[in-house]
Amino acid sequence: MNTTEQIDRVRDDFITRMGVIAMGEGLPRMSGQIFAMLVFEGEPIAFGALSRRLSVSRATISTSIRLLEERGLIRRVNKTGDRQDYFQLADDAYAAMTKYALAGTRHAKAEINDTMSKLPEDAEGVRARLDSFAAFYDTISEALDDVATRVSKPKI
Amino acid sequence: MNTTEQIDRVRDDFITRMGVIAMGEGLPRMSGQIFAMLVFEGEPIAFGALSRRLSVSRATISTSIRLLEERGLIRRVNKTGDRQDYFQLADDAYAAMTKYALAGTRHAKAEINDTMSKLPEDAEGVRARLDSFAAFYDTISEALDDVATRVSKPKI
DNA sequence: CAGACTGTTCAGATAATTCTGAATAGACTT
DNA sequence: AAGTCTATTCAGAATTATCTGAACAGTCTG
Repeated sequence: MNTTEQIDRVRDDFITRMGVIAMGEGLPRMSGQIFAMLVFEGEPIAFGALSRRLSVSRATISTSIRLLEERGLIRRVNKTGDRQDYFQLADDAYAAMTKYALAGTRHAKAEINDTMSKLPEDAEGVRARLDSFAAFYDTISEALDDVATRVSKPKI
Repeated sequence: MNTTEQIDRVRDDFITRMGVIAMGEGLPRMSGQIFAMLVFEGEPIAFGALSRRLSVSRATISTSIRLLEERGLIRRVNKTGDRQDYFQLADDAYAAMTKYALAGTRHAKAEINDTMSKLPEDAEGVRARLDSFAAFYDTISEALDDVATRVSKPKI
């Protein structure tokens, strides 16, 4: 077995695993696999190549790509002399990932706060419990915010 | 409108919202709603009451409960003189929640490391990229670990 | 301009998850 | 022991998410 074959095997395995992990994080499998492919390859990959190498229709690639773009995880680039779109990881993909999670926890906290604001004055017990719950999301949010800055590439 | 009615309304709204948030976090809606109910009420709630107030079959309660128990988010308690099982939030529910997320990020990191270990020596570019990816999960894991300890109730 | 190629959209197919009702087993009461 | 109440399990139903193929619109080439 030569080195290229070995790498191919490892890559396919990696893609499979990342698809599963993506599912665990509430992302569709295919988006996770595309992301994995881009991490692995490093250089821009063509739309058609994604469809071919992940054995999935162009329609699926299109919608999966859109999700990843919306979350700021990947970037669409052009190659002169080629009509196809190419994709690569966004520069700050990991920061974007973190920020998305952060948005989620902040939203949760906001929902809890909103609920609290609707409580009558005398519902002290409930208020205290919701407050603890909100504080939890706040702690998580703080931590994620910290991660986001640590992970961000310093702007030149 | 009296206070009790108002609280009922707020509670139902809270439960609905938390169901949606739970879904966003990869938890089934019903588990999120049960969790929300327990947060809101504070005191132990009976199995039958959950089924009734969430308008869902006992079978669904049973399986949702199991998931929440497995994750250490809730606790089953007995009330003398009542055959039903009662449920309340686990003492360290939020810490358990965090630890579950932590297990996920550590698992992801382990998968990446495992992939790296299979790479041939000369695949330097890939290795470097996977290393960054792993480092990201490591940063998140650290942050979650920190949150877990901060959120844990100090043992007496 | 005609033909080839590209990415997007969307209705419908497929697959996966979630919920239910019925069957079961255990525990308590009388 | 018979009857009641309980929670669990599981096959199938219902719902939801995901994927596909076809139709489309845009862009380039000859």
